[in-house]
Amino acid sequence: VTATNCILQDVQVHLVNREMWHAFSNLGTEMIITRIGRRLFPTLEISLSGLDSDGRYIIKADITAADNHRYKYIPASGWVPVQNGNHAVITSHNSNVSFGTYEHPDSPNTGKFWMKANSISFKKMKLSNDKSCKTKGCIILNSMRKYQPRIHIMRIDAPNLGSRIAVFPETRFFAVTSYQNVQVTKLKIQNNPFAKAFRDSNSQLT
Amino acid sequence: VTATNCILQDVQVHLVNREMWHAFSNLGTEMIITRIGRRLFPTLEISLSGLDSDGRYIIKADITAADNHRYKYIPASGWVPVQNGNHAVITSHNSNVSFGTYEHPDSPNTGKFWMKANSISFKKMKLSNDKSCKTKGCIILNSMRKYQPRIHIMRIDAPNLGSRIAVFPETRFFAVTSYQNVQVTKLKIQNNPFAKAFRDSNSQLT
DNA sequence: ATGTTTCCACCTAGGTGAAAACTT
DNA sequence: AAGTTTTCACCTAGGTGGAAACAT
Repeated sequence: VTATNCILQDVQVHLVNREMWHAFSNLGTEMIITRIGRRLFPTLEISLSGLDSDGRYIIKADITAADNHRYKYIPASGWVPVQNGNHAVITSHNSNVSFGTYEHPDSPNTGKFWMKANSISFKKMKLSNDKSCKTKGCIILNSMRKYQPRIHIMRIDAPNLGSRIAVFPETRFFAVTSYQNVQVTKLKIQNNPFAKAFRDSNSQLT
Repeated sequence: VTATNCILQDVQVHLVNREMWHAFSNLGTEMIITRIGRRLFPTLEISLSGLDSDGRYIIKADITAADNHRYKYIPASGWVPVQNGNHAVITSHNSNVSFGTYEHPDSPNTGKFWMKANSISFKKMKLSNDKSCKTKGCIILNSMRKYQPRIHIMRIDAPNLGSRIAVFPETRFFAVTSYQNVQVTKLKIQNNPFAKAFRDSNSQLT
């Protein structure tokens, strides 16, 4: 095992639906968390290159704290950290601590399999605020905090072949129990097929 | 590795919905095969015991020929082998040759995981008659032939730990492109939730 | 004649945000 | 006041057998 293998140096991770994420990120992305678990929208969708065709890999997503603040949403100002007197409240939320992991259901699989996919979708991944939530693929978060998803590529066809973590800043989001920014709600309705019922016929996208 | 391990001697495989299969088997079970793939009904549903809690296992289903005949359905007689003059036509269909394998989507997993499940369901497994069918989990069969599903339990946490094959004769079925025996159709409609639209309100089950 | 393919109405299953009720 | 939970109409997504068209 060489140092090169240990970090999977040649592996490239691409965020397929980067433009969609970017549109939400500009507004401050919000994701609903519920007792039974709710999907993310947009979905995490990646593609991979630079894997060893014959190697075996597990692909996972996890979610870390983006910072250690608690936030509130003020319509005129947007998302601002909660202040206690003159300084921001620092909580025990540490970045690099994972709040839960979702293994892609096609894992484990060969490098060839992962690379030939146009899109590796984490659409069944769900978010909850209930610690006792047993829904499959559910990650437990706290409301009114900011989170950062990550993608893990782990080679497993021999011990200690290493892994790689990819972080896309445009996928950061606030966990909420109901939407705060009405612009976010509108963008969800316009783009999520399951929210089609709420689309205003005057402002339909082609 | 002992001889005992090699055949996973203590492993018990139980057909959870045996009664449903039996009801169909009495009539001569038929399964529709289509270009895009069609689920089996009843679904293969098993439970397992006698696994090593800490071992890792792959659970698969596959389908073999039940015999080497071609069949036709005669309403007055039922399913009879096609005759050529006075003797049955013998084809190249050999039992013990698998026509396709469907790996349970939770594979691989621990003995503990598999044993704690009340029902390990192969409901996403599909049957097709189109060799070029790329639908995930699709097994290619020939129409008007008799088939025998099998369950495979393979231990994989070390090389050559062996495997076990379980065969339930009540799960034998005829592959068809449209139902032949109207009694089979009726039993499907009464028991498959997706066929509820065709239930006669006079003969509903409670 | 016999078997196959395509299309369809009618279901199951489950993912949306809205709104009202609830909690603290 | 601020945030959470529940319920709901309205969608997407996809599994049924029937019937008509098609193939050989």
